[in-house]
Amino acid sequence: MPPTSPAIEDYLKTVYAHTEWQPDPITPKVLADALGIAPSSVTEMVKKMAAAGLVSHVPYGAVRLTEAGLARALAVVRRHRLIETWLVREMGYAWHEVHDEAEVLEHAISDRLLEAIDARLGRPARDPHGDAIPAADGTLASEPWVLLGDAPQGHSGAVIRISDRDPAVLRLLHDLGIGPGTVLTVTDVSTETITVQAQGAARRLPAEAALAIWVAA
Amino acid sequence: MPPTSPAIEDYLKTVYAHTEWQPDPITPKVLADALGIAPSSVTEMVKKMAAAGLVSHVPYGAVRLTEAGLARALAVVRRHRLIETWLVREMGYAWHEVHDEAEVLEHAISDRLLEAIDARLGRPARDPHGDAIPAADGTLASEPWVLLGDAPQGHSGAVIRISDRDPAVLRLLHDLGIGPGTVLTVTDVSTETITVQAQGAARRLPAEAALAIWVAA
DNA sequence: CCGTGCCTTTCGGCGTACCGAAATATTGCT
DNA sequence: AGCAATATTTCGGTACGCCGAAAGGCACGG
Repeated sequence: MPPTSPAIEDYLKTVYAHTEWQPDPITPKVLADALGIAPSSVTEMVKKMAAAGLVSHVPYGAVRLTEAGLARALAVVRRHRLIETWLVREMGYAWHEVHDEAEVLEHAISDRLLEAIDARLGRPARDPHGDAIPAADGTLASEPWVLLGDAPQGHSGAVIRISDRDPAVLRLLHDLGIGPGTVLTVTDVSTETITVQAQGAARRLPAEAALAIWVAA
Repeated sequence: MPPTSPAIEDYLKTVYAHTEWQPDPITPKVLADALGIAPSSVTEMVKKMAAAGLVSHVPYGAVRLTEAGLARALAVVRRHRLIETWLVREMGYAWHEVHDEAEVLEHAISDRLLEAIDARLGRPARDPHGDAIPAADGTLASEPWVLLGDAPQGHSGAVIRISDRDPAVLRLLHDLGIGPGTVLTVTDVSTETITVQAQGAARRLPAEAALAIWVAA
């Protein structure tokens, strides 16, 4: 019976989310910024979580999920994304409205209710933004992908996923009609922007946007 | 902007619930027992709530909701009962399974989501047990009623509401096919039991059950 | 190779909400 | 009225999760 709490779940989720977009492990500072809390609080909590076997951490080093921590993190992410999907599909929320609500509900919903929601939604593999929803056993939908920002000229593939980190990027892509499923072809790459062919039109995207998009490899 | 917290909401809800079945105000001891916490904790919290203007309380006296406290309590009760109704009507819960889930969710759901649930359910006036659901403006469905235990011989009326305090009573009534809407006629009253005519059959109910049922006056 | 600046940790402290033990008030009974 | 049982409050203490200030470590540029 490993110990847990809403606060610990938030740490786990944040550490995990970092690994989804970033290859190197998260540092305490980045973790503190992402959670909106003071670095000293992170030191303390990370120590507690390391003692509980959820993360590994050496002083002045980065924070990594252990196997147990990863399992927990996936469970939290599953909750979060299922709730978001449910809010959008059944409760009339727009995508950008769901985050705060899910943030709270993910700590409040029982396994029983989560299962009922999952069943109602038909056990979706991805949420409305293309983020993979871990299954109850921790397995994840995964297709080969590349960051649009890393794709070579000529590369073509459907959008799999869009980061919801930056609302401005979200709005831009929404306005351009680019969402999960949209097929993009990279026509030109420069330092600042990347140009793609999308639904017959050429679109110039800033680097921030290109780094927020996964396309099929 | 009066201060609040899940703990305070639980106190408010419990004080309010007491007044629904009991004419005299709740004492700290009863409050402590209902909340499952130590009396000393109640003293402390009640003092805080009195300072916040949510309850009135003189040392060694009972606890009463102020107008502000009542408004808050009704809001919490509204959340709780709407969530219970939703769990039963849409999420496949049986009545006796909803309480714990609602207990947690009532502190987690936003006004926005509550409104969506209320709308989906068609703005119900009572939950599956007949408990009145306060409207968003604090108004309550109310029909004249008497406790079955107080009803005179010959009294007849539909069951409006059944207390969910005692699961044994709940089960008994369920087994007898008595629920909200069932028309009862009191045929005999004694100290220990009350006999009613329900759907053509005579039923003898223990006093605990008779005190858990509201019937139309 | 050393110092400056950023990162991380340590330390003392705070607010919330709870507890048990002990002191005090109230109430009911004779 | 007096006393015992019960209710309530006071008091010191705990766990959690956060903070800011200050101390300590680290890494890069000159």
